[in-house]
Amino acid sequence: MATIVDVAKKAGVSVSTVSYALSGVRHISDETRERILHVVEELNYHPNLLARGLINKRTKIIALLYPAVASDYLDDVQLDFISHIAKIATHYGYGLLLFTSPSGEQEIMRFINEGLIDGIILMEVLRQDPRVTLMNKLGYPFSLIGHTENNKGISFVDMDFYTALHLCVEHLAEFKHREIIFIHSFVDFQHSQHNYLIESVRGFNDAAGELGVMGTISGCKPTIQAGYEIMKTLLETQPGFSAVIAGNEPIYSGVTQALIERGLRIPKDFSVIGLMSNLSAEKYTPKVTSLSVPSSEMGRMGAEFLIKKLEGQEIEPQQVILPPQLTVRQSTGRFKKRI
Amino acid sequence: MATIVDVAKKAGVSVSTVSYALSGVRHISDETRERILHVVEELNYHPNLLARGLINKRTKIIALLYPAVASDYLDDVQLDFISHIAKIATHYGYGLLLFTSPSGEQEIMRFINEGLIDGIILMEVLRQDPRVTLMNKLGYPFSLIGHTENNKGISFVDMDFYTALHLCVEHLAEFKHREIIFIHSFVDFQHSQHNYLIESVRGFNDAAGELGVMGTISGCKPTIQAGYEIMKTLLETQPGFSAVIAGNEPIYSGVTQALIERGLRIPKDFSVIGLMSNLSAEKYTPKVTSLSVPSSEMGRMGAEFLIKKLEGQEIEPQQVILPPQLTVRQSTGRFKKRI
DNA sequence: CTGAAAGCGCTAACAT
DNA sequence: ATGTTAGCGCTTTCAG
Repeated sequence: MATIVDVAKKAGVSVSTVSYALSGVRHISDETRERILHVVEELNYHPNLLARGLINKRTKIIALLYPAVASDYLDDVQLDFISHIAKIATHYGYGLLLFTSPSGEQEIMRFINEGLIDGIILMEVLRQDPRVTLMNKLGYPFSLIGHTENNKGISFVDMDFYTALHLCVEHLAEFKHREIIFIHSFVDFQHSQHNYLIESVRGFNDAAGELGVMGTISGCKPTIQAGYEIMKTLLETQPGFSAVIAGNEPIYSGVTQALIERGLRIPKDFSVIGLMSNLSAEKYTPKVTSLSVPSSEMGRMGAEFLIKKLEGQEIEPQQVILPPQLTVRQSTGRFKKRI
Repeated sequence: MATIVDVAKKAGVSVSTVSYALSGVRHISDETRERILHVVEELNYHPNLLARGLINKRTKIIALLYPAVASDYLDDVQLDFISHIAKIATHYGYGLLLFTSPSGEQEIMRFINEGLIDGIILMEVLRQDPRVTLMNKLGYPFSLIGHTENNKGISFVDMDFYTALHLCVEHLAEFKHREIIFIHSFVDFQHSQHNYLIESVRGFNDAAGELGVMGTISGCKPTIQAGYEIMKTLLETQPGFSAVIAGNEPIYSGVTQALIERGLRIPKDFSVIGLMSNLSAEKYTPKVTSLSVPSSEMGRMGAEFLIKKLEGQEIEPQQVILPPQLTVRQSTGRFKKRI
């Protein structure tokens, strides 16, 4: 591993000259610069990022703290965020450090103080998130995918979940469904502080109220099995409903399985909207009418907001709430009375 | 950001004492250690990883170079690798740096020389992989998910794809299918150097030969659309076949869509085996008879092999080829002549 | 236009 | 049992 000293010696100049030749901060005569560059090539020299970081206090590494989900795996949407963030980071010359985060404030403190990370992207943000409070207090650069209750000075991207669920209900109401169930992916809604859940529920309830639809809210673990079981129960206990909004992909899958088991066809007998990625939605037969989080957009923006902040390009916080998009495919149709 | 000097001052000791108290390399009297630890807590001190790394030449960061796939997104299996690797890394106190790799040798050289990364995990390994050759030459720590032609001294995990495809054909042959098509996820099989593809094809062909089954090999891009189109064409041009092995999830999805469009039912009229994760397989209706790469196992091992090497716990290279597992679900059944 | 040297925060060898 | 200090590889003042 060649060092700057090696290069300097071989090129017959001082280390500072090498440094300047590479950074361009100071003017170096064409001749010596050429010579230096040549040696750099020859020795395959790359500046040591640790040494450099120790001085600049910049490492060109950002971290993504992603949720350690209950179900032990990440769902399609979260994975989509991650791969897009990675892509953007790489594109801007940043490394992306991945951390499963049970990360409370302690962990965050550690990351920051260890000096390795220039900034943090946070997912699964809570309404009142202690991590956000902390980073704000410390003035540490970060951006959010999602948002909190008070977002002053914070850069974030999110989707408008209120409108999202509103749209779903509207769509089903147009098809004359009068009894709709929203199965979200949280077992314990009461205590959930996830902004998007709260907004979703609010949108669902408001829309139901406005459109005179009977809306019921339910929730279960984000697994196929859980979706299947809750749907089975609901079919027995609540005979009147004809449409479901499934909170994520596994739940959608479980729901359809319960329906098929009962001999109920989608979309003939039953309508289902899935909250999942467009890609996932296309995989099913029938293709799923889906409310898809624009995960690539959100991943990209989340990363760019942070990076721009780090590069000093944006002083104003960027705040974007993307409009939801309901893509009508084949899993929803006109209401038909259940036999 | 408190430094070791701050701690030393406040505790009334020298910096080395602080360092030793924290590392435990040298014995420090209980009393002073207590005092130091207390100050550490108080100042929220965390050793600067850059400074430390500059000395040890160890950063506790490993990198995963994952493929920049043709289709712009990662499939379920790859994503599974990544999330499990991240989990294991975190578990062992390592950070995982993610890089989309068009990364040729140049890029690899850079990462290594920048001194930031302790070791590398490589995915999508080719039979003769220049990156592997390079890292071997440099003696740089790495592990593979997949393997090359010559694996002397290399740690890797892989699955036995030869047996995998053999099993698939066996299963279909037991159901009396006499004409089987394997649609893999490569457009240009001839020039592919991916070991697992070559092994898969060999296993498929051998099994077909042994069992007296007519086996055809086809390939397309790993997208739903491509799977759909190729299947549609095949159904027209090759009237005799009754079973398909789909190379990955999107292809499976496309294949089923083409079948349904033709009024062909799975598994009654047609059998399909999918190469996809068990999780994905469970999502479909009917549930997919799948040959699933044990991605969690492989991710875990890939990460552990590297980390153990880094910790000096394993001098011998670890080489594991996991046995494939065919899980029979509902997408395969007895042969029935197509009308 | 170029060199010498201080210092980033830490560890470890060399002191006492 | 603890303190002093060189030095990891680099950037950046300070000096010519």
